[in-house]
Amino acid sequence: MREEDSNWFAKWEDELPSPDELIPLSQSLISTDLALAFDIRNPHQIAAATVPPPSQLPQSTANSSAEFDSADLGGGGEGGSGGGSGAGDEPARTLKRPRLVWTPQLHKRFVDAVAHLGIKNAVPKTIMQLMSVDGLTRENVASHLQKYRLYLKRMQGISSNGGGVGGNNSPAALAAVGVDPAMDHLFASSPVPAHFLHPSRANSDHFLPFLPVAAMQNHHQMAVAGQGAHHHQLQQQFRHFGTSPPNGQFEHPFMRQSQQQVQRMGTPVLGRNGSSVVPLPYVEDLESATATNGRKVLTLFPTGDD
DNA sequence: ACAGTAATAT
DNA sequence: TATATTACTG
Repeated sequence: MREEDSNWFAKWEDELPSPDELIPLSQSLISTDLALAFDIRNPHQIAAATVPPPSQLPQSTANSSAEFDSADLGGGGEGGSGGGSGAGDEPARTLKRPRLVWTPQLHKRFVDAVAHLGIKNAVPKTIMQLMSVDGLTRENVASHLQKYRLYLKRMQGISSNGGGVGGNNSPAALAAVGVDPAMDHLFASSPVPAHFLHPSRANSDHFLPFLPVAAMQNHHQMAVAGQGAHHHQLQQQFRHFGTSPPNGQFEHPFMRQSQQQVQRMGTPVLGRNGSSVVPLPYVEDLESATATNGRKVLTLFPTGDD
């Protein structure tokens, strides 16, 4: 019936921002709530567009211009005791940043960072710096690291018990020995460097098969999942921010660093132990999220390549 | 101020 | 379920 149904894609595509205009979803530069406060409510020129998932989403039927409620990110409750409306003050306080989705790509980068640092120096802050994924917080990394370490411990136990493991851990092999099935799928998606399993020798840096910085032309984006409504409407949404935050620190998405490290890729960053930390170059693009649950997934698309 | 851990919350 | 948050210790 509606022609719109047939050319919604064209329209949508037309309005896509160019890569240069793309601004990372996350707001690592500003204190989280501050950041959210600003750009989230910037209905000025950019409203998020609802994007019916290309191939999936059996949902069907008319999802007219419904768009998601304004809630999305700010989902929580503002509330407001009276104030709120003012705009400007500090609604930020209660805003939550969306949950990070650890895609295999993102996890790989995490593993690479840990491998590069060596177990000894692989602490959340440093890992975060090395990864240089915008919007990634220390707590994101800390939480992930905690789980990952548990995973490694299980792996160690198995390897000492079950037999030879030496950098050869296929998911199947792990499943065979009975590695616990929780998030191991994610963790098994990237090979565990051998020295992770050997407590004996710590080390400093290792050679890694990274490509030259020249090869990193890709955006990296984070995938986040909204935790607001728990409808089982599987929806993918496209969101970007049209203007720079008050701090005006945003540059190209892939160039973005944290505020404290105002320099370009490849320039060393001072670590806390005095060692310099140079962000890892990007080899493969970080992929957009796979919406597994019935959750909404906000995602930024990497390129207009295709 | 940060790191680590376990427990708990969403 | 996966991730976030909290409470606590070092």
